[in-house]
Amino acid sequence: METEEGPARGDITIEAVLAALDHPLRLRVVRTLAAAEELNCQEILPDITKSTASHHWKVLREAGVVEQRREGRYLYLRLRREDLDSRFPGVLDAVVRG
Amino acid sequence: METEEGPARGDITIEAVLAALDHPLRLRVVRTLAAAEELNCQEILPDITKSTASHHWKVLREAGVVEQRREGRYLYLRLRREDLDSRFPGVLDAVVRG
DNA sequence: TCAACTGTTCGATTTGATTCGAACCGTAAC
DNA sequence: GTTACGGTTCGAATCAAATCGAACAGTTGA
Repeated sequence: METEEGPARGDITIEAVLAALDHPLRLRVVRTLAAAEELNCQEILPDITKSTASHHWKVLREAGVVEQRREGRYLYLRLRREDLDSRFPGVLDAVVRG
Repeated sequence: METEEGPARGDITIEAVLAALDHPLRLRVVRTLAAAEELNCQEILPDITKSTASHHWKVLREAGVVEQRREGRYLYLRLRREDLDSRFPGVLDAVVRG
């Protein structure tokens, strides 16, 4: 049931993470998820066009920042907190804290 | 003698730091500086055009990632390691380690 | 089956960053 | 003085990312 399309923990690169986080919308996604564990796509970026939002999910997924779980027609996103913390300790906290 | 044109420690934002680090050349600068304390501009990016290099110094400076010291006509760059570590612990280490 | 809903993909446009050469400024050496 | 050097600034060109609408695929419920 885990629709895991992103890199394995060991394959997450700091370059991809930095690139993923260097965008206001994606930063907002990460901060929203950090406060809420797991959320549906539309709950995260309700004001953003579907295609644009989908583009950002992809960037975050491929960078290894988020993982997704599909439940029917809904998609739930969740931070890969453990993976990120173990691989780049402090980075996620710094980003969320601001 | 400190030609400090960047933000004060408390004014360094994670957004600016992420944007500064999201570039291959600037990442290379940070990693080079991390291994060498203080370096002249041309020692860091000898193969890059002056104007391009200068552009990247500016981005790194304004983000608060590096500080500079002018000695005659030479400019020496140095990581603001203490400032970054105190403000965003773990981030610089993660970036340098890769 | 059919309509409604969630999210993806495609293609085109727009936007912003990067890049470079040329001119420039300040310093150093002669 | 002048010439050489290190770095900045300016403007234009280039290139990559973001954005959007439209068409699409899969799921749900009537």
